[in-house]
Amino acid sequence: MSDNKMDKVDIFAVAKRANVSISTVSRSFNHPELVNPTTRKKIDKAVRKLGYIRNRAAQTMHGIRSGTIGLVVPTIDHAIFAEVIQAFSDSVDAHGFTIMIASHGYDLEREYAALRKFLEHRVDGLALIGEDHSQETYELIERQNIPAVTMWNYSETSRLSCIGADNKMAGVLAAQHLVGLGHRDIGLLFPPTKDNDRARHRRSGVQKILLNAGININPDWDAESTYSIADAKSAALRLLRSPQRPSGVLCGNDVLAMGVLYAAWACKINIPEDLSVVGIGDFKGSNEMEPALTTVRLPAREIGRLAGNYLSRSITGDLTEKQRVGCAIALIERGTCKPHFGVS
Amino acid sequence: MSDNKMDKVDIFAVAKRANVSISTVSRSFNHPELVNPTTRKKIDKAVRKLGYIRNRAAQTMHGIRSGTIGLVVPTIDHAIFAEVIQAFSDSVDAHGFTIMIASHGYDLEREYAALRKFLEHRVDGLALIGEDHSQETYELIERQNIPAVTMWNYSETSRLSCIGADNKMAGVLAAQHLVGLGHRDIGLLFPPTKDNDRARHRRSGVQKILLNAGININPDWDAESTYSIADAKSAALRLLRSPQRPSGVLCGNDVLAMGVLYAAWACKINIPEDLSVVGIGDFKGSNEMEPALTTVRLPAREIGRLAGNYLSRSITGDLTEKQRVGCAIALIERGTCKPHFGVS
DNA sequence: AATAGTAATGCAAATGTTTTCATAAAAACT
DNA sequence: AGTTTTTATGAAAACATTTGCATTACTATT
Repeated sequence: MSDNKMDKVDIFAVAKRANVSISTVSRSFNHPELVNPTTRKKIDKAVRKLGYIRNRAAQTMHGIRSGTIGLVVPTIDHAIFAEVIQAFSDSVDAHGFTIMIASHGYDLEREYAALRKFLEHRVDGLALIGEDHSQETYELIERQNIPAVTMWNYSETSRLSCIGADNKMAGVLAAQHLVGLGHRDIGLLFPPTKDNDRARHRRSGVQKILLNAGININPDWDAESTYSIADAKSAALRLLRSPQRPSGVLCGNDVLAMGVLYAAWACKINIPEDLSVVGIGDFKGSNEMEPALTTVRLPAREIGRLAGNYLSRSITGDLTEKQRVGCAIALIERGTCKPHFGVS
Repeated sequence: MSDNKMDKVDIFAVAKRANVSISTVSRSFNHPELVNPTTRKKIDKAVRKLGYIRNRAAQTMHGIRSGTIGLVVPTIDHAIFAEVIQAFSDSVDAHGFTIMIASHGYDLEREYAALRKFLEHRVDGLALIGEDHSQETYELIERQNIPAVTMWNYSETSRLSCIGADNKMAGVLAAQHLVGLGHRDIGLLFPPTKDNDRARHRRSGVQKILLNAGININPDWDAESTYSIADAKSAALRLLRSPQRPSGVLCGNDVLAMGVLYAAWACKINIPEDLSVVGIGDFKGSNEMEPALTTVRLPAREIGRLAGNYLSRSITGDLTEKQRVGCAIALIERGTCKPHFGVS
C-alpha cells in the first residue's frame, strides 16, 4: 500500500517523506516564499501522497486565530433567520472563516451555554440576534477580547456593536399606513414579546401610533402567535371569527401575515376588499403572494452581509471601533391594503 | 482590580490563584471525584473570579475529541434544509456537540473545500446532503477515520451511511396520484437536476409512471425553476399561459408547488377545479395553504433527528456499523387535486 | 581570494491542556 | 505502634504545530 492510512499522518510524517525538517514543512505552508521551490514541490507531493490535513487545533494553541466565528440564533428554522444566516455565512466564508452555529429556542440560558461552548473552542468572533440577552451573557462577551455583533436590532446606545434596523420605526410605518388609509378597527397579531426585543419594539411602535390616533385595541383583536404558519392561521381564524371583526390587521412579521391571509381565504373574506393586512419583514415570497403582501421591508440579506463583513474585518484588525448600523427600512405598498371609509 | 483581564487566564493562572498544581485543576474538571471537595471549591472560586474558560484546542491536541460536527448543505436559506438543520442541530446538541456549518450553493468544488476546512478543525463527524458528491469528496471522507452520514437520500447501495427517503418513490407516488385521478395532460415543474440526486430521482420516478401510462410530456409543459418562489411563480406563469395548458402539474417540491398556486391565482385559474397540483416534501405551511397542498410527505425533522443521533452515537462509540435508513413516505391528499374527465 | 550578504534549512522552545507515574499524607487495619 | 491501604496532589511527558535563532551553503562584491 502506498498510503498507509493506519499510521497517523502529522507534520513529521510529511517531513520524513519529503526528507526535510518539520520546520520546513510548516514554513512551506505559512511562508512559502521562504522555501526553495524544489523543496516545496517535494513537500506538496508528500502531502498529497499521505493525505495530510493540517491540524488547526495545534495552530490555535499557538495563539494563531482559530478561524471560526460563533453564531447563535433563536432558531434556524425560520424564513427570516435562515436568510440572515445564509448571508452572514457567505460573507464570513469569503473571508475564510468557518461558522459554528447554535440555536437556543428563545431560551436565554441556552444562549449563554452556547456562547460558553463557542468560547471554549476559541472562536475569533461572536454574532447574536437582537439585544435581549442575560446580564451574564453580556458580561461574558465583554470579558473576552474578541469582537461581537448583534443583528436585527439597532439603537444608538446598544451595549454591543449592532447591525440591524429600527424595529420600533417598522411598527410605526406599518401602523401609520393602516391608520392613514382610514382604518380604525385594527387587529394585532404579534409573537410573544418576552426576550424578543424585535417584536417588542415593533409592537411599541404600533401602539404609539394607535394611541396618537386615539385608537385603542379591542382585546378580542389583540392576538398572539408563535412564529409558525399553522399557529398564525389558527390565531387569525379566532380573530376573524370574533363577533365584529377588524377592518385591518397589523402583523409582527410576514409569516404571521401569511397566516392571516390563509385564514381570510378560509373564511371567504376577500383581501384587500374586506380586510387589509400589513406585515413586517418582506420575506422571500411575500412579493409573490396573491395579492402580494403590503409590508415593511427589513433588509435581511444586507444585515447578514454587513454583519459578516464587520466581524471578519474586526477580527483581522482592519476595523477596531464599535459600530452601530441602522439599515434603511421602508413600507412597501402592495396588494393587501385598501382605504377604509366605514363607520368608525 | 480583582479580575485582571489583561493577563491571559489559562490553567496556570487558575492553579496559582487556587494554590494548587495545574494537574489538580485539570483533574477537578475531568475527574472531580478524584479531588478533595475543599480543593475543588477553591478551584471553582478561582475559575469564576478569573473568568477562566477551558481551551478546547489544547484538549483536542491531546487526542480528545473536538466535540464538533461538520455539516455541509447546498443552502441554508431553504425551508426544507432549514428544517433538517434545525432538527439535526437539536439532536447533536443534546449529545453535547457543536456544529460547524457551511453551504456550497450546489457547487461540489465548494463542498469539497468546506469539508477540508472542517477536517482541519478535526471535526468528530461529517454530515452531508444527498449522494451527489465529487469523487474527491468521497475519497477524502473515506480516508478519514470519522463517521459520516448523508441526509435526504436513501439507497441500499449508498457509499456512505444515509438517512433519508426514497426520492424516486416520492416521484412515483405523486405521479400515480395525478394519473390515477384521470389526468393525462400533465405539466412538470422541477429544479435543475445536475448534482442534485434528490430532484433527479424524483423526476425519474415521475417519468417512469408517465411512461407506463403512455403519457408523454409536452415540452412546453416541462418547466424548470430554481428553488425560489419568485422563480417558480414566473416559470409556472409561462407554463399556464402556454397555448393549451395541462390539467395537472407535478412539482419537484412544495415551494415550486406554491409558485404554481400563486401563478394560478394570478391567472384566475381555480384550484383544484381548473388545475390540479401535487408537491413533494410537505413543508411547514403546506397544510395551511388554501386550498391545502396535496403532496408527498418526506419527514424532514425525523431525518435530521435520526442523522444527528446516528452520528453522535457513532462518534461516542455506541454505534459502529454503517447504517442505511429509509424513512416512510406517503402521499397526503389535501385540497389541490381533483379527478379529471376531460378529453385527452 | 577574502569578505559580506543572502537564501535555505534545522534545532529547540513555546503553546494549554491531559494523563501516567510517583510521592506524600491520612486513614484503616493488625 | 507498625504496616498496609486509600486519598490527594504534583512533576513531567505528550499532543501537533509555529517561530526565533543559529547554522550552513551559496552568490555577489571588493
